[in-house]
Amino acid sequence: MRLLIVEDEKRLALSLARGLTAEGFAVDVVHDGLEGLHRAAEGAYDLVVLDIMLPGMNGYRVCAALRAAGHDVPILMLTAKDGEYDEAEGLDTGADDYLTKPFSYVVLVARVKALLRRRGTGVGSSVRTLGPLRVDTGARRVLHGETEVPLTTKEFAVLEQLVVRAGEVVSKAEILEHVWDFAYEGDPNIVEVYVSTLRKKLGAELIRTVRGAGYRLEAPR
Amino acid sequence: MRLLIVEDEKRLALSLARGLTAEGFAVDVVHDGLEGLHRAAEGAYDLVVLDIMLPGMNGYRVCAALRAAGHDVPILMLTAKDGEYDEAEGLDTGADDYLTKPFSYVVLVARVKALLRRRGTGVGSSVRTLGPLRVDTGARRVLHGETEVPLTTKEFAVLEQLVVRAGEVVSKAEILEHVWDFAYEGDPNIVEVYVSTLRKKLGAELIRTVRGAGYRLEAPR
DNA sequence: CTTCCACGATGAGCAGGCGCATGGGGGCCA
DNA sequence: TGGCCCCCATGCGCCTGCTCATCGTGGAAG
Repeated sequence: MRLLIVEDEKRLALSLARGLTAEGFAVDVVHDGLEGLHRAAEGAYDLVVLDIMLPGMNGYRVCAALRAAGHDVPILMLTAKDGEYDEAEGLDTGADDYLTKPFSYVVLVARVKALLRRRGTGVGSSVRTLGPLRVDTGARRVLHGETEVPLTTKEFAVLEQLVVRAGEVVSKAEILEHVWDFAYEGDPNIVEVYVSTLRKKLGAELIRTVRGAGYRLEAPR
Repeated sequence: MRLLIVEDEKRLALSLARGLTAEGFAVDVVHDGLEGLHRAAEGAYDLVVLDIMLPGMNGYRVCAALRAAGHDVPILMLTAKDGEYDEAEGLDTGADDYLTKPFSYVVLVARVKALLRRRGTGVGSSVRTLGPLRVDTGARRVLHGETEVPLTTKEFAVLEQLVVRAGEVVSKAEILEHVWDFAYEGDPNIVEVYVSTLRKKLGAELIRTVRGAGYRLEAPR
């Protein structure tokens, strides 16, 4: 389950991302409205958390532009209380829900889950079966045959990326971008490390290395 | 999936071409605006990456000219940050998206893919069938009949060039430019070497030599 | 028809890089 | 404070990419 957070207050963005990641979501963060629009328009997210006051392009316009372009991704708007912006306006532009700052963290999580549930992309209901593997994205559980395989958060996130694009080659850069922060400037070796542990836990033949290109999760034919 | 990069900074152009090639795109590079216009007008590209500051003819005019001539190829503009040129102007002339220098490489790739996806020319699902051969760009996979043929990155890139222009004669110089770098200064014999290994893996009759001109991938009739 | 030459094909070999495994340190949570 | 997870560093092995040398072959000229 992939979330995009568009929020320029770095501290807030960071804590939201942390919390939601801990909840088992794959979270990307951008700090600029226009950038947010572009990322969301790629269509790879299940939900967008969108602040209104943003540099580059404000949240209303981002939201309106997304809807105009035909994207129906659920949008949860974050509005400041100071009255300059109006909640109704947010809903008019096509947001699905809004939250007034300051809000409690549990409320946010609840709203996010509620929106996802409302969409039928049920939080607990996306189960993919790939050969001997069953991946339950909502419950963050993985079954290999009959036995459950315990995975850490990061391990699961990496696996989720591969599962979502099963059969395609996913580059290490893309995995880094999705699982870690897209602005992550670390050693791509991390990805190799996690792939390694995944193979150890799930069997070596599931994840194929495509040298010079990335990894590919074998889809059963 | 064929891209044209119009960018006069040779170093930047080179690194972009490298990366995008590694992503599985067939990339051409030109360093001059007018030249870029001509190539793009030929209509053989799926997307154009267009710098604004260019010798010969600036990016706005190239873009405008293309649109005026009725071409709707997606255009991704590269703008310098110095403020002399305006982002809005770029979008006004008919560009589909823009990116402000300096940009990270992953962002560029994401935008390129997003644009292509938006156009419906699915990035991950371009499968071409040529007689007994099936080439899947997204999965970086080649099937010869029922069996999968493992190819290295370079082998795949050379094959892709030939596949994209199946039935046509492709010169060695062109293959060099596409698969290697524009300014590659090595032994042209490399191409022969790779054609040789491809023949070994895929069967000798698939790639015909046209003496003095290049190679031609036999298209099924 | 023969001969010669230039272009192309192919195999061997080398160097560098990519991917993998492993161990250790640091931080967060119980 | 202890344990687990995450990240980083290092070393190693194999594969890939490329060069070079040799052999094959097509085509034109005599």
